[in-house]
Amino acid sequence: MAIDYGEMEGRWQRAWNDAHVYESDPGEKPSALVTAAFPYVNEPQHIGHLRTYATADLYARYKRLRGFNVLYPMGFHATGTPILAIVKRLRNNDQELVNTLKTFEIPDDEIKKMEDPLYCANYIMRIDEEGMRLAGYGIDWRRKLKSIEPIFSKMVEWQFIKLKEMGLLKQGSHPVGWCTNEQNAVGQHDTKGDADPKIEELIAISFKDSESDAFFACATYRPETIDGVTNLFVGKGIDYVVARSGGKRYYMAKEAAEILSNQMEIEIEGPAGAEDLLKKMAINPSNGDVIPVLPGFFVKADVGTGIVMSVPAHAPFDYAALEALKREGYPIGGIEYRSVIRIDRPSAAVPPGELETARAGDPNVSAAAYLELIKGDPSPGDEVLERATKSVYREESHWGVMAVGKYAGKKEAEARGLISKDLLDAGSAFKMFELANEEPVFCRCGTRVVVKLVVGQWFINYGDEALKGKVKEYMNKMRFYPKGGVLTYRGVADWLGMRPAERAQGMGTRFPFNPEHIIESLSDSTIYMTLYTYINALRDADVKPEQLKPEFFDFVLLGRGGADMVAATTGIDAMVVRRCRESLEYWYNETSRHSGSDLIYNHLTMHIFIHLALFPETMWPKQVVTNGLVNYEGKKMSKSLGNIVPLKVGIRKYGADPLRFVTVASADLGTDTDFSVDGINSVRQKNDYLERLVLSLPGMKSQELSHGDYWLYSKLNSKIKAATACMDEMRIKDAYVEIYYNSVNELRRYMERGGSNELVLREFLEKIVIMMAPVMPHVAEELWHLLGKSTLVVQERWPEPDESMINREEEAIDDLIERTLSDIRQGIEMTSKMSSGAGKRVGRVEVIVAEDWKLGAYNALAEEKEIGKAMARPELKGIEREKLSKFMAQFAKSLNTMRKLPVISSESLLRGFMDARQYMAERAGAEIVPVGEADSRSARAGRARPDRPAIDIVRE
RNA sequence: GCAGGGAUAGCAAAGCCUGGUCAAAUGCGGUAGGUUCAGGGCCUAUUCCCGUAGGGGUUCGGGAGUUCAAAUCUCCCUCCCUGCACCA
Repeated sequence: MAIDYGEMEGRWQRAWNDAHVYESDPGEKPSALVTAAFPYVNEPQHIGHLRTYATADLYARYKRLRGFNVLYPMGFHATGTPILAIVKRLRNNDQELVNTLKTFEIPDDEIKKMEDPLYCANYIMRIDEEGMRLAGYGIDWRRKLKSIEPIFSKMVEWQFIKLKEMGLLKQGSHPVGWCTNEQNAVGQHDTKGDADPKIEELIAISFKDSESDAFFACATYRPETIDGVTNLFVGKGIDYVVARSGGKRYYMAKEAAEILSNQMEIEIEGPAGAEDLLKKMAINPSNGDVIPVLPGFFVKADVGTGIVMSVPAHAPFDYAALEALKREGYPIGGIEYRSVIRIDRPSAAVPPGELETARAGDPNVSAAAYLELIKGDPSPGDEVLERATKSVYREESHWGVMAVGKYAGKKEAEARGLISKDLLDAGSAFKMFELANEEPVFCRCGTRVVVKLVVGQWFINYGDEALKGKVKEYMNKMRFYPKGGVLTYRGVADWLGMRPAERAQGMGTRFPFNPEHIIESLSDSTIYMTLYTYINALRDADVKPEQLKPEFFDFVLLGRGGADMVAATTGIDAMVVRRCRESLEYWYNETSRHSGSDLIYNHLTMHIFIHLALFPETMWPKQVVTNGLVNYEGKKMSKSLGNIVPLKVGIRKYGADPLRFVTVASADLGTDTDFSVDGINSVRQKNDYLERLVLSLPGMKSQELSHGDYWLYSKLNSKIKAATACMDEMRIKDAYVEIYYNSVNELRRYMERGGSNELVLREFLEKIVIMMAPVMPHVAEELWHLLGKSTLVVQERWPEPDESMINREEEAIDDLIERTLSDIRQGIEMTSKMSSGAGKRVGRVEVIVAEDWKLGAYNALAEEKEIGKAMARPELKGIEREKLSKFMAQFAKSLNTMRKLPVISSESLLRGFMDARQYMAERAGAEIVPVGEADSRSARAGRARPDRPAIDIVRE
């Protein structure tokens, strides 16, 4: 017989609903508000999502069992661009996406309808909610909210008004990937092949035309090489222009000027042919050198400015181009390659002799070697030069020291910043941005992505010193699980700076200070947990969104003003206003925030910042719990592997409880868990075993307690103690190894030993069933009722350990039985190979328990670590000296590793062995005869030790 | 590049903070046996090497050190993974 999870789980879910178990309202008990980061609805949930929500659910259920009034609410996130992206792909009939949706069992006609963003969001929300209900989360669904509903928007608007008042909103400029066709910022989600546009800052250095007021603008990543510049390069077939910017006139490629116009004010004055430029001379702003302008084969119109400053000593491309010109006989004047950086590093890094055999791409080779390498190749291809350039760059950035100029002796990496600053300060350079991706990046619409400098953009300033300091200090007081997370959060807090607060596209709340834009969707979800506490009150009273004026939130969230005043300005009933405030105060006391660990780097840390900025200390986050991912049979779940298991499918196939157990309780919180069918089956088998055991209880009798019964009691109570400690620290795996795996093993062991005391078993089962409830609530409920209970287990009390029943002695006796058993087995095996034993059957095995004085002697030795001192101990006074010293002598070698043994009388040890006789006999395949040392006539009796009875294998 | 995490037996994975009870939990896989066992499952034993009785030897990425004692502490090295911003 096996449990039918679908039927059983549905039955208990209905029972909980009927009893309104999870609908929580303020009351007398202490509160606990458990929230998990609400799911984003651009794709239905899979079993990976289950981990976060089931972990939060486990915590909520645990707190409830511990006597708290628990609220676990849920919402859905739909603001921002991802839903629009989905819709756009659906409209383009993107087959890959359609297939993905089909694996989530979405029918064709629904997929068609999902081309409407709102429909799409709502539809996925519905699937998610169904899945979450089937998973059996104890959610108060009355409080469900969506980030795209008007009440939510009103709260977010208030939040931003407050942030602005506090000076935490700042306007500034910021470079973004940009599609000139769609006139929109593009992130990773918006590009072909999901390429992440990598934006890098570089500077363009101005070399004055020796004969006019115009400048050659040369973009470079390595301004520190300026003293090594020998010439400039332009591209032969490229259209150049004279562009005016900031009152200066620059030569640059026409295409480059157009791209740059996204970053700065640029006005194109007129064309300037490459041929004309080639006749000019330029002046190096650093050292006044007058240098020629030459044609460079590698110069591109759309990279940088389309003009390159040539540093042949340090740039393989420049070197190769000059060498090529030399070969062609192009007049290049008396150019000398000038090295301005020397490599300075421990000699160990490159063993001598390797330079000759070095190949491009080998990171252990100095920059010079690359130039040598290229010299040997009259016309190296772009790929070789590219690799050489990278290696030189890496090598010199790491080990390079300036050899000449103002900063001679400084590390190159440092000099780069200083020289850059000098040039900028002197007006000899300007900053620009460029995409640093290896391959060009294209928008999904097909347009090449460029960098745009967005100006007047609003940011949330997480870099605000006062706030940052406050956050970092407070983080020390917060509880982070897994433990030790504080350091990570503090690091993130340090690193957070300006964060965009608005976006041109997407669903969501209008940005109050620029209604053309919407509030960026990470920023709009930092305080919504507060809304759960009173949203049902607003709905019950049918409050209209437009009534939710700032005064309402000022009062409810901050306690400013009064209910009557709010009622007067908003028209909301004062009773309702008061109820909202009271509800918030009640629930927002003790909170726990849950999510996947990926959100540490944004949402979780941001929510701490915003809470501290806006709210009084009583409302600050108390606890944050993060969990790792879920793998599928050892591999990452991904679309490309096609191994994503949709939540609803997983529940149907495996049962919600086994799935919950495997994903949340089978690995530590911070590490990835592995979903495997084997794991599921193992849990199901154990559940079936427990069910069978519960059903077999009525046939048993209650009788006098044996060693085994005391042992099981002891295990139960030490288990409760250990598991409670684990749960309090969110060591979920450790807790359930105790509560579940170990219990099943202990029960099996108890039964194998012939344990049959119904009272003892019943108590054991009742208590572990309660403790199982947080992770497998349905199974726990089922077993609870099979145990004859009529209450709901999810509303029971977590068991308290009965310390008096924890009996180290009984547990130690049991360990000794197991150890002795394995010794006996080994002994039988070994003796059967001995000539004296070969061929003869084992008749019986005498287990000889050491006399009591030996234990005293052993423990004395363990404490003193010295035979002489131990012998002198007063408690060993009455023992015959010779016997004592002989006994102690055998431990001479291992004195340091001896540890005190629990005090067990030889009498109770013997009783333990007597109780286990039959069990041991079955396992050993021989009769077991326990006997006291004094009563044994065996020659081996003297070998009996307190930590190890003597064994005599008697053959016949 | 910067920051963080990691390397444990055939594989996966605990232990490391708080050194000794660690030849090292647990699961998978392997091997042997059992179960009136179709298959699968389940149960038992075993799974670093040696060993004619509970013993010994060598192990926890590599190297050095601290200590009576190191998988666990310190230093160095090698290799691997994750994140790096306007994106939820």
